[in-house]
Amino acid sequence: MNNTTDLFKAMAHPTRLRILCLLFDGEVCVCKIMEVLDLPQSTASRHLAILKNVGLVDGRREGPWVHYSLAKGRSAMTVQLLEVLEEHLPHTREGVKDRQALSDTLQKKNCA
Amino acid sequence: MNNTTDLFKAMAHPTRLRILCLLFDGEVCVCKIMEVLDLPQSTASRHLAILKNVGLVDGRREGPWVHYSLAKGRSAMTVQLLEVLEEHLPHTREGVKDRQALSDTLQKKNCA
DNA sequence: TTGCCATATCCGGAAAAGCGGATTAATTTA
DNA sequence: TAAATTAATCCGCTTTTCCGGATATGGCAA
Repeated sequence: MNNTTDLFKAMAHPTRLRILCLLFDGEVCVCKIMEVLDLPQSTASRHLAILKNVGLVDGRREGPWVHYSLAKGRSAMTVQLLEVLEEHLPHTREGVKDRQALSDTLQKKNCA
Repeated sequence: MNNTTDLFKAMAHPTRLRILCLLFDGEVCVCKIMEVLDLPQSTASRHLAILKNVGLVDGRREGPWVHYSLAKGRSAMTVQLLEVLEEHLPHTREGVKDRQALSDTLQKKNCA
């Protein structure tokens, strides 16, 4: 029951839901997440660490950058919960806006 | 995004997950929930109010007792999340134990 | 009415989560 | 090396959540 609680706790924050929503199409660099969601660096990093600790996301280091993506080895429940989120969040007002902003940012410049 | 956050917050507590797990087979009286989960009365009532506020459960008054059940008019996301929980929680160690304890309690005596 | 039982709400304090600037660590380039 | 860039962690503080005894409310029975 406690694993489940931790998983729900990790998802129970608007910023972290927005981060997950950005990751549905693939990995995203921390610097893009900061920019799109307008977060201080330490705040972005902290939320990503929380998502990582419960096995929701993976971080991949590439030089000085770290790219986050939905975790590969997800538990059955994690998979199902992410499916639910993926079905709903991208259609919300905020989800649409954030994903558009990410798309715009990726066009403009690459962090590499 | 905030509706979703509130929903996940409501679910992000071990006691509240245990309560939901007890309700999968139908309505349960507050007094049974207190007994099975060994909760002080105010604590049980508070957690039930939190679940009710986000539309997860309904309370039905019957004389001095109140019976709680999974809410009738659930949002799409609520339905899906409860399906996920129902698939997993009853199989956890704690889920099995709680549901057995509820079953035992219901045998012994009715709150009516 | 009055008293009783079950439940909801109130209240003060404890615990946990969240915040963002400052510092540290990791990595690349000069 | 040294400097620069990115991200993780630390730290003090604020906000939120949680707790359970005490009190209030609702309903029934005498």
